[in-house]
Amino acid sequence: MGEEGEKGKEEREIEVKEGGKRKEVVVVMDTPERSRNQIATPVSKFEESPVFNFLNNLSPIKPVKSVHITQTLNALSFAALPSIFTSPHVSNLKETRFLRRHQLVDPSKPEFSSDNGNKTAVEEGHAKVVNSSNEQQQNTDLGNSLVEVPEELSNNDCSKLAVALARTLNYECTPVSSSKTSNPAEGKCVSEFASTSGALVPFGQAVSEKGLFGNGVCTEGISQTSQIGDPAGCEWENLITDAADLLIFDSPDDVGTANKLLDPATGLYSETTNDMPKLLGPGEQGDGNETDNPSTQPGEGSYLKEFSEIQDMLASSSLDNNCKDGALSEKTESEPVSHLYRGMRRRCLVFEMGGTRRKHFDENSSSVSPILMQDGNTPSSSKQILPMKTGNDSAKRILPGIGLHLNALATTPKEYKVIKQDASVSGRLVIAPSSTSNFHSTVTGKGPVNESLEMMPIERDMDPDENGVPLLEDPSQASVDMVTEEFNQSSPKKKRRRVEQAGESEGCKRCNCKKSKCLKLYCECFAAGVYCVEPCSCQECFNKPIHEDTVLATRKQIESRNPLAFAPKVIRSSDSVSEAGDDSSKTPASARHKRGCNCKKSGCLKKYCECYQGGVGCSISCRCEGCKNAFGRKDGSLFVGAEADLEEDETEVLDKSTKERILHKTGSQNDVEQNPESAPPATPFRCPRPFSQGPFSSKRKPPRSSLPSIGGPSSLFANQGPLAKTSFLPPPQPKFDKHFERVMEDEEMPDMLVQGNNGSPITGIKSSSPNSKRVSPPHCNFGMSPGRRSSRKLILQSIPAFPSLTPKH
DNA sequence: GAGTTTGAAACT
DNA sequence: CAGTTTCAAACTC
Repeated sequence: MGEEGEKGKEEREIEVKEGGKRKEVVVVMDTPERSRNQIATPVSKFEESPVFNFLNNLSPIKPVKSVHITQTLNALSFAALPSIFTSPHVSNLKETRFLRRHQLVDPSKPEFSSDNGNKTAVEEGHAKVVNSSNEQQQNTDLGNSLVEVPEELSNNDCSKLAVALARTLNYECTPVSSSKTSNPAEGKCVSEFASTSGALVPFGQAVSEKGLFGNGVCTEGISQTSQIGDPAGCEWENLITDAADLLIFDSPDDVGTANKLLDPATGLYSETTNDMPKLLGPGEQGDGNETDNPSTQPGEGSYLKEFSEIQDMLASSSLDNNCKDGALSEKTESEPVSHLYRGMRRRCLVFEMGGTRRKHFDENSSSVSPILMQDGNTPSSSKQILPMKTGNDSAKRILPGIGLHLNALATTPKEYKVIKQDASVSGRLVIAPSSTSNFHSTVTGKGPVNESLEMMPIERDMDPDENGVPLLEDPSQASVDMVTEEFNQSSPKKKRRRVEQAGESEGCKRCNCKKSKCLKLYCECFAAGVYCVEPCSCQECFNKPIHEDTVLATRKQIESRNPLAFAPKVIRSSDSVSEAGDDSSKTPASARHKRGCNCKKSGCLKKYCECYQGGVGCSISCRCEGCKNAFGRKDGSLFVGAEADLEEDETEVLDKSTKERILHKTGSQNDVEQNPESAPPATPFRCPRPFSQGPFSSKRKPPRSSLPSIGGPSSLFANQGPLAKTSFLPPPQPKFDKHFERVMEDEEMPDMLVQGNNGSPITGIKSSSPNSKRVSPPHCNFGMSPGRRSSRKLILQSIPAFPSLTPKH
């Protein structure tokens, strides 16, 4: 604990620095680079920052507070993002941070007193001083920091925000004792803030912690919540309460800070806050706050329950960005719905897939208020996703997908498991890394996959804009289900979902490794780049965040042997594919298995066959005997033929799903075709390994488009039984792929790709896809304009080839 | 749930 | 690169 505490301090310092910067420029937060830079050069900039000046002026103590405040908001975004984005390899540092924090948090969760007590004792003095002398200043400072967000907010809102910030600062800096009276001027707003601040503080803390884990989103979410809350007091409070719950779970320190904050805000709150810190239950806190505060919303009763759930969720797993998002979304939406959203949040969190949440936030926020959009969405999303490569807006957009995503997401079941096991912290880390890793790899471009990286960003961008929400939702939903199940163990339904998802859906799948220690490709989780989670029944599992080093090292080894080992097994063929070979063109499926199958007895009609599992037809590269692959035979029979065959001979073997897939491919040219992925194979597959994208999944990401990795978590796609494997591997990808594809189509990116046929795209694809079996584009003709397909396909293919990149880290 | 089948992954 | 072994998922009962 002591060590952890020290680590936590270090992290705080960093956060503070970052926060300082952030105050200066909110937008900057988005880019990971900046975050990094901030961390590296925090001091000078920080000193320069107006906030820093305020702090200095106020008092030595104040600065700290201000810092904390900023930290909570900013730190989350920054810290989290990098961790998330960075692949497990890349994000090691971050992950470690997360882990540390998680550990801290976990212990603290039960009892905030321990860490907080010490800190609080010392800090309280400071806080008190600051509060008494500098309350106004703090408020002003807070206002400044918040100002960016608050632009839209009214003065009252600003004051509230300031109060909240002050509280947050106080919490961190000062213990409960600090009982400054809230500013009278604030009036109701203040009271609300007090209540909210209580929630906020914890929330912020939680966010910070989360951010540490890998999601910058949390902080963003907090900031967003604060902003949002202003516009709608009730909602805001609810959000706060949620946040508070989250915070409580996450870190004891946070709780302590929360308590402090409450006290400073108002004597009343101080008491309530005290209770809060204990964290008996979100409900309790919420109740206390609500009762005390006039602003309390009527729906709190339900909220309390929800909060409790949320807390559980948080405790079990890191909510990260997702939590924030979820909270926000809930606020925005009606209370009744809140439960559902919460469930979503949970899922998202689990998957990490913060991306999905982000998307939700974006959507919600957009609808709710511009402020949210700005803060929460961009920052959070950007942070999570961006961190890996660059903190670009695109990255922000990507977030949803990521939500992969290590949960993956993406990826998710495993990740979730990990989270739970490790006391949430580790698990969180794992997830984030996984998803992030994938993205990171692609994003960072450390690996060879520059192209893929580029592609990835595009996809990310695409997702957020076009499909971002939907895509995320899908995966998120799956992931959410998973999460909910995990979180809400009590609810049998949820558990069932989990089982189904985990079992059926690839994303949710669990491994059952006994001898491989989950460090070989035998392990689906490992192969997917995801950490094993609770649902896994593996033995002697080393595929856990705790053994991150080992996992990474092993992964590297495997990659060294086969750079594409972690790449998606199924590559969506593009028009360009036709180039590869006539045979490929013959193959019905638009996608091909990377290496081809070697089936001898299954006739490529069972999941034993990776081609079939991936929902793709066999190609020349396949060495299968007696191929009857419904998706396309090695001999070149197309799906249509396959269908006919299926009906005749294979019908029995094929599942309805497969038939449907085939039909879609052949028949539903429009939708399906374009999304070869989404189409029969793609959609179904998506789920499985959203996670795969996770830490290692980077490979997979590349193939499809990096996106999947993040979002991957959602196992929803599991529907497609046969595809499962492919889905698994690419699970994240699939999700992303869908997004990707859709996005591509929508955005016209395809054109680029299509054009690529002549030019780069195709070449890229070829180069990218090692095994590239490309399925001829017969489909192209059917469905949409061939161009789109080709473009998409190309993208995907190119990406797949790259997947290996991530591992290269 | 246990046992069998299957084919990929790993090893030689 | 080919052959063998190991492994875990898929499948069957």
